[in-house]
Amino acid sequence: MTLKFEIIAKDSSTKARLGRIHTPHGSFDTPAFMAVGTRGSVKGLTPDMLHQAGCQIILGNTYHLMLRPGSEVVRDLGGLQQFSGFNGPMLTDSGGFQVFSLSDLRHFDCDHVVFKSHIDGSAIRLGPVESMKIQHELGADIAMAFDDCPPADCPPERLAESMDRTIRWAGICREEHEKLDPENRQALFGIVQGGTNPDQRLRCAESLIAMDFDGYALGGLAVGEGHDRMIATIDHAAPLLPESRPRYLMGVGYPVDILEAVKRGVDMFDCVLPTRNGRNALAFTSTGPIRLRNSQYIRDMNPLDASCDCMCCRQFSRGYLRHLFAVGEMLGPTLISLHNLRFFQRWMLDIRQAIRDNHGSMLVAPGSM
RNA sequence: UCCGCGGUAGCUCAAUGGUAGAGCAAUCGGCUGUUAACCGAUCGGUUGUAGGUUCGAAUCCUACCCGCGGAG
Repeated sequence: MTLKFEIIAKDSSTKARLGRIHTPHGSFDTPAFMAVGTRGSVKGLTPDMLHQAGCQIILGNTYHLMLRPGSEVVRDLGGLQQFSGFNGPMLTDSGGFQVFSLSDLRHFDCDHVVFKSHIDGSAIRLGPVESMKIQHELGADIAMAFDDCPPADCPPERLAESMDRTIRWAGICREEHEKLDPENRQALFGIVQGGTNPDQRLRCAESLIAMDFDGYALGGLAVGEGHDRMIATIDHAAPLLPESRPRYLMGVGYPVDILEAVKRGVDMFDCVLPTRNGRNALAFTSTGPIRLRNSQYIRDMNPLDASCDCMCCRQFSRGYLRHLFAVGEMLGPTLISLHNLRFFQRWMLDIRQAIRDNHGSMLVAPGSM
């Protein structure tokens, strides 16, 4: 076992737990928020900035990196950490979500998905075997099983079919991972699907637990089902997963979503929200979102968030930040991405402190978001 | 002074006799395992001015105003 999950404290009034995960490239605290570095880069930010923001672990993506530069190139350049210059734990997503989100012109072919590359239109054939090989070459600390992510409100028959596929693929991933990685340097997480259907979630969770993964993810949420149904699904599904293994809610989310999931026993999160919204001029702050394009900030000399300790808030006025977006200067997206990541990491610090203090139920998401 | 070209949204320009449009700018909104420094909405016009021809004119005619180029 190359990944060690240490539970340090539990909150008595919720299911929240405080922990630490140890990997070959270092450790990170849980509950954890992972910045998304799809193509081997968290857009606009250097590894130094990521460390400044408090990011302990970041993501890469199988699909994007297999297209460019190719997993063999990443391997030959020393693996994802050395390639990207991020000195810390990393996780690669399996490409399952891209199959879902790039769903135009795709079809299933035995245990593969065939779809068109968004770059040159060429046919891409991806399945659990390929995903495991690619993720092994990328060499992140944690690899994810290749899953089939059904859309929100998937009809019952199609959902059941999708679950069969996810479960079967998880088994193939488990076997391939063992074969490819005899020294077991990478951890492998399984992904529980099932939409908002409790029976399917249960069936998928039980099947994957029997395969003994290093951690378990909840996938297929925040895909349009709505906040309440998402929380209800987490409420049901998270406790199905083994206490001793990390639980990862994929693709989530807003600070309030993270809080509600932590209270239900989730340990890891990732989301593009801080970086994508940061590039698009939306800053998360302790008093609510600030849309920096808005004209009301033209002459605003206040810092973005007086309670924030990031470089952006210590040195620049809202008026200047607005100016950067108004004229399209690349520093704008960089600074707000940095700020938003710092905001999310400070939120995770607050969450972890509350669990340590056994005050988990008292937490309120900052800025009502 | 003459000749030519032009004047349409804040800017750059479409529309050649038949419902004046686009891009950018401006204003606002959206973004949840990144096809996204992206996407969407809104705002925006007495078509240089004044006449005329026509059922109908940004479009054709006349005069004038302004700009650019050329000639002298």
